[in-house]
Amino acid sequence: MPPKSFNEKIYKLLKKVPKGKVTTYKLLAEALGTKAYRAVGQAMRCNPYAPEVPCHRCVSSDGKIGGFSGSIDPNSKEVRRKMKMLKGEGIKTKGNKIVDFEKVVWMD
DNA sequence: TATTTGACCAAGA
DNA sequence: ATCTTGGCCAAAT
Repeated sequence: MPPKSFNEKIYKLLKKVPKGKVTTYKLLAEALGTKAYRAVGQAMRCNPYAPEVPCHRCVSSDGKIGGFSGSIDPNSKEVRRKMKMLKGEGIKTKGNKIVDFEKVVWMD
């Protein structure tokens, strides 16, 4: 069978992340056996896979929120909704950062 | 095919 | 603490 695009791998892996946990672009890339941290973010940039991909569970390695409040308007309705969802999953966010980041980072 | 871009990362100033 | 630089990889144009 033809190899799927990296985007699909990423999306698949991201779906694999247990709820209430988060992952970093780096971890995802490394988990895929690559170092395309950027490609990962690039893939979700527009989230071509829609709600199947919980992009809100993806954060930067510093525990900061990427995209949602980093480069995109933190006051956007969409963004705030995602943050709220994170909170609802047990992930507390402090401004644009994650609280107890090390505790919620994905480790399978 | 080549160039640009991008929700990154780590290190240095 | 913030800003800059270099590096990495893949997708989009």
